[in-house]
Amino acid sequence: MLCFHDTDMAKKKTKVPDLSTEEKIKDAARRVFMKKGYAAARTRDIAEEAGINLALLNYYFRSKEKLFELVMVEKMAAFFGTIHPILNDTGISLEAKIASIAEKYIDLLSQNPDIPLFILSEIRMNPDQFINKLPVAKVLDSHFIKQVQEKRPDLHPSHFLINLLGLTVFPFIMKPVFQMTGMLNEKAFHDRLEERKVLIPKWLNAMLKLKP
Amino acid sequence: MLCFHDTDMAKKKTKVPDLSTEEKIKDAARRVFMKKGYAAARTRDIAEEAGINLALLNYYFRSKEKLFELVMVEKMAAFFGTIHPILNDTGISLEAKIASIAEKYIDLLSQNPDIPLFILSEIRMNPDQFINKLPVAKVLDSHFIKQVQEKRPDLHPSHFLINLLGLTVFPFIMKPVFQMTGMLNEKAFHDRLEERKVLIPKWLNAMLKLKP
DNA sequence: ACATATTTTAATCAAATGATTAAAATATTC
DNA sequence: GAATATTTTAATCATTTGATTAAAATATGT
Repeated sequence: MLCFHDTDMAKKKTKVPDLSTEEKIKDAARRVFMKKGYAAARTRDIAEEAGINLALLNYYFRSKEKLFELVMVEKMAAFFGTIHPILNDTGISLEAKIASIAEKYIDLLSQNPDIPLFILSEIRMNPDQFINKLPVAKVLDSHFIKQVQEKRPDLHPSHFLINLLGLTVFPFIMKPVFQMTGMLNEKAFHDRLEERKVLIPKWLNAMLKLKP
Repeated sequence: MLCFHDTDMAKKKTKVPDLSTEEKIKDAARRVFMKKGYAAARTRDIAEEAGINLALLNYYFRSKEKLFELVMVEKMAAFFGTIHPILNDTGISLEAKIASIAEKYIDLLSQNPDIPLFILSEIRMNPDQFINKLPVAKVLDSHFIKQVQEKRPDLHPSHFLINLLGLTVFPFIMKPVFQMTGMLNEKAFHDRLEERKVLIPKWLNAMLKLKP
């Protein structure tokens, strides 16, 4: 008889689930969903990529949507989770926050360059699914915002948040264009990114100083 | 007997094609494709949105893919066509180019806020389809790049192109997040955009001056 | 080794979806 | 107004696709 196992009752018995089927499917799902997006990804693609039968996918994860949510939650945690604690760290200066975000974010996205386009375009195409799932409330009144307001009360603080994220994330948004046109090859791209870890903090601080 | 009309042999006879069926379908296709992306858009959605029969869509445009290409070419022309002539205008200063792009691009994208995410995520999900269709070759050795190189030979000129586009386009990339979280409502968003038309040129020039 | 639980498979279903066909409706020309 | 061309429709196909079922294979506990 069929029996769907819960993630709750995990790993009883002596058997080690040795990066087994469940994780193989999740891995495959990560790759296929990230490459094609939810709509274009077929469960058969994922099954084949994982080297397993199609029924197994539904046995372990009930549905395409459930499996997708797992991947999406993971990616969103990486995307938003990286900046959140830094923005709210009351122990460091504004300059330190900026430098830290630029460096951490570039490192994270270098490993997973299409996280931003993946998340943002899924949100755009299906906004309803993400209501109450975006942890951006804490960003509005973050310590970062307070520090910016103190330094530049004449401008809306969101400008500087957008600028910091834009300068950091936008290269990855444009990466497909760079790659396809040969405008920047892989090595050149990463060289620019390393340069930007140092440059972005300088640029941001210059913007913060620049009085009207 | 069926007879597919070519766009070539357009408008013979006295009949004015008065924004008729063909354009109604194209309009609907623009809306549906832009909202859902290629994979999630169903031809039935488009037909319904256009208020016509499904068969009519295939009668006029042969296939979903052909219809999509039409829309995509249009959007890409808007997205890339706006910057291209400005970047290559040998008659104006670097500062003027920057100001012009910031203003024109913000105006264009204000009208069509999800062009960037639409185009860039379709490219990412299906790069093959866009090979040789990205007119970015002319950007590499544009007049803009030459002007930047002259002013800042110490840094790779692509940095400043990315910065200009990033500061301008990134707010639109993040718009779905802003809207859903109430971080910036529609009015606040547009207020910030108007401010950025003035601010971005100042910021860019500050970056160009900032020596290491 | 036996009984039981878990994992995997092959076969199949039902719905969705892109596309086609043949005929009806409408316009255009002479 | 008949003849011809164009536009539109309803019905239907063939494939794709997410999901299920029942049975086989494998592991696990005693």
